[in-house]
Order: sequence, then structure tokens, then C-alpha cells
Amino acid sequence: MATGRTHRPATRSRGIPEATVARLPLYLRALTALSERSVPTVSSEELATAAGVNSAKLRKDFSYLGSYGTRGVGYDVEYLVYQISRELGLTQDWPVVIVGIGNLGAALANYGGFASRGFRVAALIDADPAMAGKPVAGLPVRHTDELESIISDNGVSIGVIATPAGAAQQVCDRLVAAGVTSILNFAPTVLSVPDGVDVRKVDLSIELQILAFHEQRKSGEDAGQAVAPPPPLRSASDGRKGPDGDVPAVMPA
Amino acid sequence: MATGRTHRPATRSRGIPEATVARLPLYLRALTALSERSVPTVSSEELATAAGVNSAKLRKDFSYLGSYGTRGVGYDVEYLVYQISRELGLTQDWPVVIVGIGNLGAALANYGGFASRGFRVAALIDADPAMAGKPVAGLPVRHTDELESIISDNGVSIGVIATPAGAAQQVCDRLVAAGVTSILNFAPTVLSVPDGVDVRKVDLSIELQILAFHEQRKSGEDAGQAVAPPPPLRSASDGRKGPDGDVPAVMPA
DNA sequence: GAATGTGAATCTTTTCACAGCC
DNA sequence: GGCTGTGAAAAGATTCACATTC
Repeated sequence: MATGRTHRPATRSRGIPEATVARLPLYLRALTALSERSVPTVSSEELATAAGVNSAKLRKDFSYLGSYGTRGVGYDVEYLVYQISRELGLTQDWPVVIVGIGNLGAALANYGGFASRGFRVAALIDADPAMAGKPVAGLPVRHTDELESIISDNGVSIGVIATPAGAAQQVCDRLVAAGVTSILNFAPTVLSVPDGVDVRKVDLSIELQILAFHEQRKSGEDAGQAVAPPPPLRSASDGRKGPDGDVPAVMPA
Repeated sequence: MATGRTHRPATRSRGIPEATVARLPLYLRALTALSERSVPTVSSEELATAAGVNSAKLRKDFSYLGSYGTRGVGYDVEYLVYQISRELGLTQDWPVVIVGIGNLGAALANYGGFASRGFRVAALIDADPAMAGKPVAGLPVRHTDELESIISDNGVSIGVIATPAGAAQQVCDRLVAAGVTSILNFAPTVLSVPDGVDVRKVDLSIELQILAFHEQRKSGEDAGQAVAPPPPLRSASDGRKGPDGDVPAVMPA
């Protein structure tokens, strides 16, 4: 998903698999909960359950970070919290800007677990002059004109795009030009960015469509009252077929 | 991620890889845009670029659906739109409930591309009695008490959870008991559900943490003004080491 | 005895490269 | 000549199962 740097040729060693990186935040959240309940140690089995994965995977994941457990005992909760935080880069404070303060942008600004660990909302930015100065989540909304100066004044390297799809690429370009190198995109668009800039994407309708796919299979492969528009006719002849040759009933004529 | 059914033993054939399913919505969006511009056909190369993937992957993905292209020419845009929509189950209409109408829930309710293709917001549900009846995105908010009847009256099988973390599991249980079998979870919690129920998760802070991980590497493996709390001391001795034996400088004593 | 850490086996996904067709 | 469709190879991720350590 993320573009990422393609290099890092020599040295090796710090090659944590992407799939593992994506799970570290889950472990961290589960560990933080344990830490708050003052649980001193936890086994891979318990932690895995809390994080919603299986224990073999968790142990393999941790093995990429180092040997941070104790055989016969488990993991020291506080120690692991620290190690994972450090690995994720959360022992430093990341200033973040949110661009596009509509419903979604406001929701993000108000999101608590945000400021809580490693991230700080440096500014909320919107293109609507009527929004400028209005406080959202305790911060005054600033106008897009100020984008570049906000980025450089605060040393922002992470930007969140919550604008309408039409504005996203343009905002992205400005963020990148101003020095942002990681972008979290909530707009339903494919952003194009230069090498060295990471983009991650959160997209409601994609997630729903994936659910619909699986939901459809559950209903018995055929059931469900189709409300489909007639399939667009296709000039071509007869060569068309399903994957293994089993032609579905709904095939367009 | 999603729990999914583990079976589907015989028949085969309709075995579309999960990674492919996750990309179909991307292709569909790109194709819809082409369709609106009345572009009649598209090559794998062009479409791949528009969707942000490479063309070999796209062709492989499509090969799981069937042979829907024409060699030497490309793909018929309208025809592909229909085929992918059908595969994703979007040729029927999915009623969806959104539970938790805070900032985020309201943002989701207002999200346009939602109703546009295959999904219909059947109801907005919130636990706050003060919200009940208030219109959000043109729909009156209904109270949690009505959850079960709303689900069954509308034949809802997809639920979106946008509540605070503390309420999520409880809401989830009620949704599932009432007949929902696919859940999109925006609350930062691991939901536990019975077999046969799919859960997908969207989590802002996880995405940010993944970005932070990569961001950290860019800054030169060491740079950045650490604002770290002192690492929690650990009783244990000396056996600790990094992955390849290279002990990081920040190691706790 | 209990639980980690990790090679080896397995499964999934991506990429390559080219035969086949228009 | 151009572009799809797909076997085969390569890379990546997960699971198994057990030696190792406390």
C-alpha cells in the first residue's frame, strides 16, 4: 500500500516485515491496556488473544524486534510497551496537520487516542474562509493560504487529508512541496506522490465493498433479491467465460 | 483481518484471493471515472496506473474473474464495471445501519459515495436520548432501544460501529444477535464475534503509527529530537539483544 | 513445567516472461 | 504490432513443531 523507499540495500538487520509493522500498533494497544491495569507480565498466548491474533504469529513478530521475553515466564509489559513504542517511532512527538475540516476532519481532530500517544495536532487547515478562526477541538481553524508556513514552522512531516476527493491531489502536492513525507488519505482518490513519500489510505466505501463481497457468498451464492440494472450489452461474440468454465447464470447475453 | 468462513471445501472455482478482492473496489472506482468520461475501452496499463497498481497484478486479478478483455485492444469499460460490481455484490442493494452518531458517525452518514453505489443507510442509531429524532444527513437519529427492530424490519446484514471504544463490543453483540453478519468497526477495539461474522477494522491511530514507523527510518535511523520517557528498568540480566546482535544505543540499562 | 524463539514447511501474493490472440 | 491471459518462478507471510531456556 504505502509507496515506501525501495532501497535500504546494505546493512540488513532492521528488516522488519511490513505485515509485522502493521500489527505492532495492535500489540501496543493491548499492552497499554494491561499496563493501565498494572499487569506486570503477559504470555504470548494471552497477549495474542487480546490483540486478536494467534500466538505463533505474535512470537514471530516479536522475534524480529529482538529477544524481549523470558522463557517459561512471558513478556514484561512495561518493557515491551517501551520497545514497541520505540520501534514505531513513538518515543518522539510527531506534529500532524489535518487538512479539510468538514465532518470527518472535525471527527479526526476530536479523536482522543490521537494526541495520547506520539502525535500532536499542530494545526487544522481548511479552504473555506468562513471556517478560519473557528475553534474545532480547541484549535482555531487556519486557512489554506497558511499551509506552507504552518508546515515549515512546526516541522510537520505527517499530513492527514480529509478534503473532498476533488481537492485531495492538489492539497497533497502542496503538503509534499512544503516538506511532508507521510500522508494519511481519507479522500477516495489515488494520490500520486514522488518517491520517498509514503501514502496510506483509509476508505469507507472500499471496506464496505469488501464486506459486501463476503456477505454475498454467505447468502447462498445466489440468494438475495437482485436490484441490478441490466448488464451493458457487449458487442463481442462468445469467447467469454467464467474462471473455470462455469458460466454464471446472470451472464449478459 | 476479517474472520471469514474457513470452509468452502468442494466446488473450488470461485476462489478469488483475498488480496484480489481488496483491490476490486479500486479498479471499480477507476473504471467508474472512465465511464463517466465516456471512455469506451482501457488497457491494463492505463487502468493499473489509474488504480495505483502495476499492470501484471491487475491482469492476474482479472484472470480470477474470467476472460473479460480483448487481446490487442484492452477492456470494455462498461462491461468491466458491470462484472466487477456483480462480483462484489453491488448489483443488489445493501441496507446498512450506523451506530454511534458522534462526529465520526455523522461524517459517515454524510459521506456521499456511500449511497451512490450498492449501499443505503437504513438508519442512524445512537444511545443518547437527546439525539433521538434529530435529523443527521436527512435521517432522524433513532435510539439504541430500537436497534433490534430496525435490523430485522430492514433486513440489515451490514453494521457500522462508530461508538466510543467502551461501547463497541456491546453494540457488536446486539448487532450480531439481531442478525448482522458483517461489521465495519471504527472503534479502537478488537471485537470478538462468532464464526461466520466478518469484521473489518478502520483505525486512525494504527495508520498513523505505521506512518510514523516509516517516517522514523527516513530521518536517518537516529535523527529526530527524542522526547522519550526513560525506559522502564528491567530486572533481567544481559541476554537481551537486537535482531542481528546489533545492540541499539538506546538500550535500557 | 511452562513458555519463548526460531528453523523448516506451507500457503499466499507478487512478479516475470511469453504464448496466444486480435 | 499490441495487449491479454497465465503458467512458472520468486518473494513474502503464516503456521508448525520443537529445541532451548528459565
